[in-house]
Amino acid sequence: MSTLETAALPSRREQNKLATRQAIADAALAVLRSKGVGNFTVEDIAEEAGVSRRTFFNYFPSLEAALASVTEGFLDHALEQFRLRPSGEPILESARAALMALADPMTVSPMAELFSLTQDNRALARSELEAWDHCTTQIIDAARHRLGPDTNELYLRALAGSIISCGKAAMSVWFEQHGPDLSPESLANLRQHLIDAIGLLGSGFTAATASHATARHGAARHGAEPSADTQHQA
Amino acid sequence: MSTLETAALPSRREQNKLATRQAIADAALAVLRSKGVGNFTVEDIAEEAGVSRRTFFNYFPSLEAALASVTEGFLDHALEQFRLRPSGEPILESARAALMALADPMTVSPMAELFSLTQDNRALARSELEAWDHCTTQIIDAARHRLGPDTNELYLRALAGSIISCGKAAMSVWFEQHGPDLSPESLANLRQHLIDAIGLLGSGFTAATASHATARHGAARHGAEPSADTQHQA
DNA sequence: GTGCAAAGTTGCACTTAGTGTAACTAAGTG
DNA sequence: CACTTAGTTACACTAAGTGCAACTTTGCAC
Repeated sequence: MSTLETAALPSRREQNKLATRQAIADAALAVLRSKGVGNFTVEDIAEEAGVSRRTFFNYFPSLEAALASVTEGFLDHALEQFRLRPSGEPILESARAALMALADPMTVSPMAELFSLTQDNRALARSELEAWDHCTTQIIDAARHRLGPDTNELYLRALAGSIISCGKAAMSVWFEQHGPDLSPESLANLRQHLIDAIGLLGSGFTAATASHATARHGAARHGAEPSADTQHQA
Repeated sequence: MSTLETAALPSRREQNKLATRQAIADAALAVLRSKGVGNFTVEDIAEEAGVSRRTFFNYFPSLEAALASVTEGFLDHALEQFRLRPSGEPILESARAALMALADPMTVSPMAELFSLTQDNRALARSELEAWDHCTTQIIDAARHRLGPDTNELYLRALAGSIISCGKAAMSVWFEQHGPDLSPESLANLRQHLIDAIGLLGSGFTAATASHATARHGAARHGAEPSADTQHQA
């Protein structure tokens, strides 16, 4: 039981590190919740997590990074789904399927809270951006792995960036409409936004261009084809 | 000549402020150039610009922000072009035209230098992201203004985000291929990348999906249709 | 168990970021 | 010129982030 099966039981030390890391991230969210954005320091978080200030910095390079780990966990979940999709599947279909994982209550819950607590903050928004950007590069790697190492680089980057942009757009519109409401109806709406956004991407945002435009006037004019249960006008 | 014509002559004070701001931004780039990323402080920049440390912070909230102002100027240039496009034009065509402005030597030059100096840096990359994100919201506003105030919000955000992603993708691929080379050939290649990226977006990244795929095997497989003068394989 | 080495935590000292404030200087006005 | 207003600067202070050395825990050997 010593050096074998390393994957299954990550050896006490690994477990502890993971636990500490999680404790700090949780503490960060808890302190943010209780004191409000901008009204606390790293020291407050460290105290809440039961570690020293120095240890905090052993795990996260900054206060924002600790909070961004929430976003990272959220996005990693989708990424995992993406990697599990069959290789033959059209890539936008894989993206759509992966994004569906985000509409799970347990997954989206911390993210929704973070959204509601940091809504209009500067430094925090920066770290959020970093997390989404990191996810973009992960998608690029995953897509390159799937499509072959000599896939056109511009294609990979533009595609991955656009997918992430669509995910961000769907999340932000959803949050503006529903706030931190995690009811089944609300989540269904998030799901629909994600589907719609990827749909727009797949059809090339065919607003007034003839190619894919449907006969429906409204859809052709706005370039969007919101589903029936999507409320119009944000 | 006192209170009238405010737009033409921004009154000595305004001029001075603008000059100071520019001096600080220039100094930031100069110090970055000479000392290398991470090896200098705000004090160094202030000294180079001939102002006090405190004055630096009166103009920029952080060291990164001063450098990001380079990126902002770069993107503002494209934004301006975008706003000048005729309202009736398909929006992706406007985007394409606006992005063309970026391939101008004078415009891209500071940006290319910044790219080469900050290539693999953490904090700087964050501020870069912020600048691109800010540009995204500007595009959203501009697009909403053009398409009408009741345009589907998801459509606006997904579209703007994707356009920016394509611009970023083209810039990064171009820079990786050419480095800070601003020769006409290099710039032509940047232009072509921008066109290709927007083309991909307009065609919905039709990789293996049947809808838009051309008969050409390579293009269909890679999902990209790189133009003749675009070198393949990044 | 005991002993030992590697990994992790902490306290301490230090540099730098960023901000509030009040004194000072230059620009605009009559 | 006197007077107001905007901008600059010095100073002091809090908090971020890092290097280092002492200390504690864990993993592994016997």
